[in-house]
Amino acid sequence: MKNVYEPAEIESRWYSRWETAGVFRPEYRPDGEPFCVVIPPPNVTGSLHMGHALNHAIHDVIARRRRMQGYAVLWLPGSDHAGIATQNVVEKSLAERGLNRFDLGREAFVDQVWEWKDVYGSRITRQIRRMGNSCDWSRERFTLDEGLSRAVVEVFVRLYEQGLIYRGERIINWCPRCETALAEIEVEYRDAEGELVEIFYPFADGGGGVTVATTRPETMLGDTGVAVHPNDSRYREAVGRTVRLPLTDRIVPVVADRGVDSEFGTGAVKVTPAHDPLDFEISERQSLEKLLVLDDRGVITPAGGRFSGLDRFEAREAVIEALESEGRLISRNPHRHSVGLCYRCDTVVEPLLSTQWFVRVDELAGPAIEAVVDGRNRFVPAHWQKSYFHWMENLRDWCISRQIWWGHRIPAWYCHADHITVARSAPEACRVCGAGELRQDDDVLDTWFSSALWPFSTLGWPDETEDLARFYPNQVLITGFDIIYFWVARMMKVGLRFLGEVPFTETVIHGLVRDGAGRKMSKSLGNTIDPLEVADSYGADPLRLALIQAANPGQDVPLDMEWVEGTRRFGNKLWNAVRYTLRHLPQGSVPPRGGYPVHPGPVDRWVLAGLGETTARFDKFCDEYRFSDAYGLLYNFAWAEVFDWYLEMSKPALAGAENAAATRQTLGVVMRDLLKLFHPAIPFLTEELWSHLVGEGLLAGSDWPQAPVYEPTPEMEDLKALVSGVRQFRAAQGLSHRRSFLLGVTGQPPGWVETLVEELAGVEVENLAEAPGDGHIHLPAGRWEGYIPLQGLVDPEAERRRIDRAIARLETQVSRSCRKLSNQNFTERAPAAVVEGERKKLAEASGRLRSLRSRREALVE
RNA sequence: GGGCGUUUAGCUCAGAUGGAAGAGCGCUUCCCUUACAAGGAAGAGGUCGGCGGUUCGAUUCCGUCAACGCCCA
Repeated sequence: MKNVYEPAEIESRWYSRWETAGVFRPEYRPDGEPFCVVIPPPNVTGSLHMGHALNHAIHDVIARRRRMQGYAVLWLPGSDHAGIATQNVVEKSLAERGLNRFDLGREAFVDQVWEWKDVYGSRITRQIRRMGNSCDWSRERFTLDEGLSRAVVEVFVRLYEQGLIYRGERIINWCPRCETALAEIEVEYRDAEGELVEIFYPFADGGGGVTVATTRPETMLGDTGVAVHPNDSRYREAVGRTVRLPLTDRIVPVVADRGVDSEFGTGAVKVTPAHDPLDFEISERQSLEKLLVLDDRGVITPAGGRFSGLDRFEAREAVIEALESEGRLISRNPHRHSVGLCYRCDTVVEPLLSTQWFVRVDELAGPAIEAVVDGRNRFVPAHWQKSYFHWMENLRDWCISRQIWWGHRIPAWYCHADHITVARSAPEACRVCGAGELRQDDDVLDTWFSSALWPFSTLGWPDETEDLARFYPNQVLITGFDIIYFWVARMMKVGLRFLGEVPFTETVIHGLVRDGAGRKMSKSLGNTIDPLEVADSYGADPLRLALIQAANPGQDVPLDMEWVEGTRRFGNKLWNAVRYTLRHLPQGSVPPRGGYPVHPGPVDRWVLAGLGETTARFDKFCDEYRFSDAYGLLYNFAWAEVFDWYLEMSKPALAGAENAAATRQTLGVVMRDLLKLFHPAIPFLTEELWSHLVGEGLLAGSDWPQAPVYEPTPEMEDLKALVSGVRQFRAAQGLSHRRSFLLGVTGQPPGWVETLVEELAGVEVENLAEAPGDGHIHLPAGRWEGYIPLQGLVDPEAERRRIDRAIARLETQVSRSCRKLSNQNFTERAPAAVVEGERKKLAEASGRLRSLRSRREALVE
């Protein structure tokens, strides 16, 4: 073994070994209880970012630990087809050749996307492997593959037959760049500087008019009415009259509608039913005409008269200018308002009247809410269920049709009379009128529609496969809080509807990865960190451990390269600890399980007891999904207890003859169990070390350690106090560790304590029957007391400073305790144990104080 | 405007059914001691966001205010 840990070399070695051995398949544990998680399918166009790395690291810790615990673990990987994003990528490459998708036609274009997918679509799955994730690749799925497509059609048809999917004309969010409808949650709102424009609409019969306010003046071309609130006394006279629209000269009515906000602008609003959701509702109530003046690309239609052909933003300026020249522009003022942007391409979204397919969600939401209320699904941390409820209770119908070609084509056909026939495969004839020559709907479904099916479509549904029976419901779903709405809520709805059971019993929510300063990682800020680059320069393992340790439940995850350097240093430490171990016992001599010594010496017993307690606490943290705490605890035990103390203490034992065998055995099993416990977080490194230390089978396929139970060794704390006392003295006096001196110890310490103190503190221990007189430094250590003769060793000034500091500390302690104990309220009302404890503390502290004071006087001489 | 969350060491974060504040990183000093200088030893550093209340006792519970962040309208 080299004397430094080199991640790159190790990490290239193990993944194929694991896969070849079939460790990642549930069949590896044929008798195990099933345990299934599905990956949140990454976008097939994507490449791995830090958010994936975090999400997958958590998955892998869970999956690997469960596997070692004997479960038949299935971590099912795959990706989604990301309709809009993928289509965008291919269209962009076409555009470079001066082509668009219509030049190719639907079939050729889709073929082209598949070709692209075949070449580039595996990039992200390779990257997932590079990070060491233990997915069962033999079951990899893609939302557009044959089986999943069948599931999509099946769900669509059934929901349609149950009346939960319908086609209708509604105001939807339209992206003029992608030229497709979007769902509500695919629109991101951002504040932007705009203008509030006031326009005067004169009454058609003369004599005044009303002034309306708008941030989108170009839409006035599509106005079909003016509305005021019924209680607004300012406009009482106006209601029922008509106004003449400037620029178009259309005559439209003034109506009273409760949907108007009297506080906004002038209290009178223009009504553009085809281009505004609120106006659409008003028009439905007031029977106003709906006039489309913007087309799919955001260009004014011929209905916009002389503005026809202008882009919406050009039209805005042109309309304002025209209004001004006609004297109808009352004012224009800067106005901050929120603007909806397409979440894929950041284009300003246009509300547009359009015929689309929708899922009626209220009926689906009920059971999905119930399931969380009654605990069939549990959120971790629990408070996220509030967001889930809030979302579920305020749902609007989900627009699922997209005007693109890459995706699941909607299984609906139309005859020449536009009757709808929804079917699992192309129907011969119209179900309504029997006509032939049907044409299929051109649109495809929202990608999230197929993602909603992921927990069961990947397992073979609608077929009743063995996997489905075994692995549905999944155990746990792990995802970021930002897609509770997009994904978790929808999986719950569809899963309950079609399988009658929750898709997973626990929903674990983690935060976003941020930079070291707590800022969101973004390309524009330039603070993104590429996980693959980190893996290449520091190792995937250190990155994983850093992410796991930083990820407190429900908190965002700050990541700085310094954290990763820290975990790499830990890797080096672990590496060298195993190297040390192997120096003292033959390679491969540690059994893969058990082998704890029956009669350990006191030091061995101490570390074994610590291992047992740490294992138990670690497991409890993991069961609560508190992996940060779990690995923080383990890291600390490994470094502060095992490496800093036990390894040092094992040195004299291994050199001696008496306890050497038990110590060798202890050292072996402790290091082996550390490897096991660390394995879920840092699989490559631990597997490599296992191959040296145990050399039998694969660690990834081994079993989880049982926490050994040993009596603790009570003398240990005092022993450490004695050693630390000497070290402090050395540091204060600037004495080299090489300089040995005499340490008197009272209390008759056993031989093994004497040996260890001598070894670790670099002193010569002399047993004292009683405390010596003046001229010694006193080291309190519980059952023992240490005394260092002063002569020749000490700079009295330094020692006096040390004593003074200790005296000051003790004085505040004593006075605080005194104050407490002299308070009758405290002694009478506080629990007896607390009061007793306080008395003991006081006695101890004042005893120490007395002895220090006398020693200080002795120093002054 | 409504909801949720956060506020503890220079930085990033833990923590306790209320009884003398923790980790990692950073910082200071000393040390190349054959597992490891990617290391070891020692140390400095905190009125636990402000104000009230409950209590013998509050950083912890309650109220209120403030700052920051996220989601929804």
